[in-house]
Amino acid sequence: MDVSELIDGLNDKQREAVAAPLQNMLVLAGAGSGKTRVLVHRIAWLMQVEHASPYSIFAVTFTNKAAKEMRSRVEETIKSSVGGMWIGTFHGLSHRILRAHYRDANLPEAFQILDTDDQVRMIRRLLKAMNIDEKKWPAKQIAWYISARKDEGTRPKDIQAYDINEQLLLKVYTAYQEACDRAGLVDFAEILLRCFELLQQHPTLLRHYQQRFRYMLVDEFQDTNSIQYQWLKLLAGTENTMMIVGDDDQSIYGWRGAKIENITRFVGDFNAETIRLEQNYRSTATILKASNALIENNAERMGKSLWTEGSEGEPISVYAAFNELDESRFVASKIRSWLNAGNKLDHSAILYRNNAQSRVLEEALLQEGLKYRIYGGMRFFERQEIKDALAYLRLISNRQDDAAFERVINTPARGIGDKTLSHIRDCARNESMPLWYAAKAIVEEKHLSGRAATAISRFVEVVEKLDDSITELELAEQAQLTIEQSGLLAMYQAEKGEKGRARVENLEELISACGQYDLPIDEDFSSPLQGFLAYTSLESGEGQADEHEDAVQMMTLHSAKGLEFPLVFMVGVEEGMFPSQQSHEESGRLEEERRLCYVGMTRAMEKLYISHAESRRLYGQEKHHSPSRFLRELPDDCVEEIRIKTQVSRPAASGRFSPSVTHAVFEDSGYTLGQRVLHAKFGAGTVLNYEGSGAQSRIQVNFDDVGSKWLVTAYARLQAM
DNA sequence: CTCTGCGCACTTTTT
DNA sequence: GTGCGCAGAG
Repeated sequence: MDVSELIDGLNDKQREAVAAPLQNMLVLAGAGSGKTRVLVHRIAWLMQVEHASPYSIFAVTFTNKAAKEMRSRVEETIKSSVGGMWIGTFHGLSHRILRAHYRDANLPEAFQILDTDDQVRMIRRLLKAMNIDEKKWPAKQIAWYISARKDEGTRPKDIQAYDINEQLLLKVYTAYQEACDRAGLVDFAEILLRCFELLQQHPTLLRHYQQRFRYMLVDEFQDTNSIQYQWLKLLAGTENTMMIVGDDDQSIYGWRGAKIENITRFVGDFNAETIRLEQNYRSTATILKASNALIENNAERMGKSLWTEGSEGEPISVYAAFNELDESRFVASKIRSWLNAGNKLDHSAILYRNNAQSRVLEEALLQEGLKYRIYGGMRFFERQEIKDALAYLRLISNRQDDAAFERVINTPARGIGDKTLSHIRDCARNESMPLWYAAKAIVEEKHLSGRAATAISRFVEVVEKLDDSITELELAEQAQLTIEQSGLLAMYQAEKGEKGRARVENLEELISACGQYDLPIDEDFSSPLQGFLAYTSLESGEGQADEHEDAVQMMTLHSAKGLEFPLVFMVGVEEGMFPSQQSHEESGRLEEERRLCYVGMTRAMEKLYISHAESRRLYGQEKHHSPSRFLRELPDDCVEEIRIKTQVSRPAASGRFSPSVTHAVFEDSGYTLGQRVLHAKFGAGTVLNYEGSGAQSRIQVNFDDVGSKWLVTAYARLQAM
């Protein structure tokens, strides 16, 4: 391939980054400025011009999706397979190193990954055993604390607990870590920390990796936390060069430990050159202008302003909805017209602040007959029935896995209750042995009632039998046999309703996922099962669903990062929702919310709608919110308020209401309403009341088609009749 | 031991 | 409005 092909078609700044000399570099890349393109071309450049071997390239991302995209785009560009190149997520690459050196890392060969849910359950069990009141110390909060400590590289021994609260947290942290170590389990934060310590404590190993990975590239650097930063720094050593790409304005994960400061810290620590990519290839000039204006309200910025050569485009439409139903119908009707105008649903997206908001939207889309796809929420491998099946497989692959044992010892119900279980737990704690072996010991010592003993023996037998018969089989057959023999299938088949059926289907899908799984040849797994189990923990199972159907894309603002759509709706842009209630309280959070708004707006390529509702049912309660402050921060000339235009079915003579007006139809066309429409709605309703006359008229309308129970009342100021 | 009903709490999320 | 943990009855 000709070198010029690598830089042709790039703008000056992009070219500067791609063809930069071998040195540490920060590419400050604004939204839609072609950062992935730069990373991909840089890798190709390193190979073509600097004659870098694929083995010497190490590229890190945050999500599997980003890693996958980078890999395929590199292959497309260099027109061959990425070979020995390491492209993956922080967790994926760390995990790979841990597998390869599990002994040095003090882990059993069959160590498994504990996800957030498992982690909380584990802590809950410990709290019970330690007699700690869960009301006062929610397991979730403690899990949060532990992860936060690990994210900053802090072990229990590094903590000085001054007050009783800290002391208690420390005690649980210590106990939790011991339990994990005994069971051969690592949580997500542990993967990174363990890998970091492994390299730090084994200089030969570290040197090996340092000498191999001469060229490091990191995406979305604004999202790195402390341990990730230290890990990169360690691997880079003094010889290697690193290119990081990031955007401080798109840092939206501060709440889970991401440090924007890492960008500036990198520039200092690594003596890096900075290149700014500010030309945007995605959005209209109007959308960019508004986004720039918004983000300028943040004080802590490195400074950057996006520009485009593209056209001005349409103004941003702001819609004041009466309530969330009205808002949803508005969105659905706009998408309907967009579809009817010959566009693809795929190219439209609805973005919201939290997942609970998707429900009403779904209903409106359904009513409008529009297909949709929701991203996020419960992922495939996190579903209850899937985790049950996986727990059996984990226990088969590692008898020490206490978390898996606890999960399935009595699933399906086989008569092993609390009493028997606490007996097993006591025995395990006293002898410091895994629950599995404690259970076996108890049965042999005959300390148990006949019924419980038989139940445990049956359970032990099922697992051991599966382990014996399984190893020869294909992975999918292993899974199938496990699901059947464990009794899980029967249990979920017996479950009535739509739910039960869906669960059985999911179990079947798990079997087919096993069939499709390819064991990576260059990673160190002792068996396909072990590889598959790691895969289910590290890849949450996104992409199982049918991505090919044309559908409206629905997701939270957080999960929209990195994506783009011609048509974007941001809904629920109200004080208390967005920015969220909680962000008012903590300092710095408001700026993060504003960055989130910036991220949302810059997803839009052609047209952006922003809506807010006057009134909204939240957690079963009616709430009234004012429009978000972010709306006021948008320049007037970029925004158009959508005015509901009204028709009255029997208009009063001479532009006035009269008692003879009994019915009003609100549509998307017709007359203009006053400059500030407080309440508006589509559909028809009965006029209850009116006041004033002519342009100052107000009508009160009841809409009874909304729900059987409550009537919606709309006030509208009519300008012309 | 297991099932049913009540009370509580509830951002954002990838790994 | 929903899901989950816990308490009391079967």
